[in-house]
Amino acid sequence: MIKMGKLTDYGTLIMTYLAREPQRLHATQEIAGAVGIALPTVTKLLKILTKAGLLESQRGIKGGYLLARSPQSITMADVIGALEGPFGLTDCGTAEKPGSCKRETACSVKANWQRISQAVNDALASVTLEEMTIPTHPIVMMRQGATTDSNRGVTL
Amino acid sequence: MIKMGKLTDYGTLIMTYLAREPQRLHATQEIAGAVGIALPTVTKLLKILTKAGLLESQRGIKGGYLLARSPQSITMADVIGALEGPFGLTDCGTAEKPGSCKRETACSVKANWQRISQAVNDALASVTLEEMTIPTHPIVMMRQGATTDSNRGVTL
DNA sequence: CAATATGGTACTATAACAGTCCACTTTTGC
DNA sequence: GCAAAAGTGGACTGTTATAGTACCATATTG
Repeated sequence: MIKMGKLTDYGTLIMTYLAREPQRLHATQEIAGAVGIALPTVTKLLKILTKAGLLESQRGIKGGYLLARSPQSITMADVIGALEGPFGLTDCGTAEKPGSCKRETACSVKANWQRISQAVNDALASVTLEEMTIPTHPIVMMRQGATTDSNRGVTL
Repeated sequence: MIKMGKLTDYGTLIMTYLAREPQRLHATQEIAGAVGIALPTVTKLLKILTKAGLLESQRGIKGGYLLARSPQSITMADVIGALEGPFGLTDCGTAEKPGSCKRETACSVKANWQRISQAVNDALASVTLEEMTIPTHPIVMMRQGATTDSNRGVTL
């Protein structure tokens, strides 16, 4: 299946937790207890997120982590990008392999894939951490293409 | 990274190739040669796609494969679903694990994830095989949410 | 300087994936 | 009928990615 790794899922939990009190410093132990994930795993994730620039850290005995930016300005694309690398559905989109795309048939497909990947990426980029802290909220996606029904609303 | 398996990528190539001549019967060897993928791999994929109901097969010496439905009625979500199983970004969305969601914090996140997954799924379902055969075509996604800019058009 | 927290790195077991192969069944045509 | 060609089903293996953990270094507080 197309799915994120568990670590990414954990990462979103952590980020969302931190987004509830963006100004306070949170120690790793506190976070681990709050989200219910083993401490070594939380430690690992916090390091990655910090290195990606999404978190800022304070070392020393009173240290901890907090969001580097406001919850409104951090998106799901940021979090996923930090934990899973650049988003791209196909190998073709991320790294060019001249040998694999032999036919012109494949190339039209490739171009469309890149567009689809872009759409997914934009969808993820349109959801902020702040929104993740709110239980539910409506999102509507509309698409106007060359297909039969010109406008199609999808409640998200 | 979040990416599809190679087999899924190959699968879309095959399906797109078949969509160019939906009425004709295509032998495995012909398909393998056309898309430039090794024959055993193509064989495997065709089996899976047939079992999923996306293709119909004709056995015997003049046998082959063709689309079970029209290219307009087969979407990327169908193809990906057949090759990668049901789409779901998180484990939480696909299978309930009561133990992992301990806090109410996690539950709000979970609900939002399901919505995001739904959005991605809908995005994939809105692209048909027929469209994949066309080199490029415009898709516009618009989102009206609780964020700063109310309407945001993303050219896809 | 001692206690506590983050920083960086390396390691291992597990699982998923890609790719291949073989034995079987069905259809066509001689 | 029988042989050739094409799909059907299942199993098997090497490779790769992931999850989870452990260890030691560094920084800060009091």
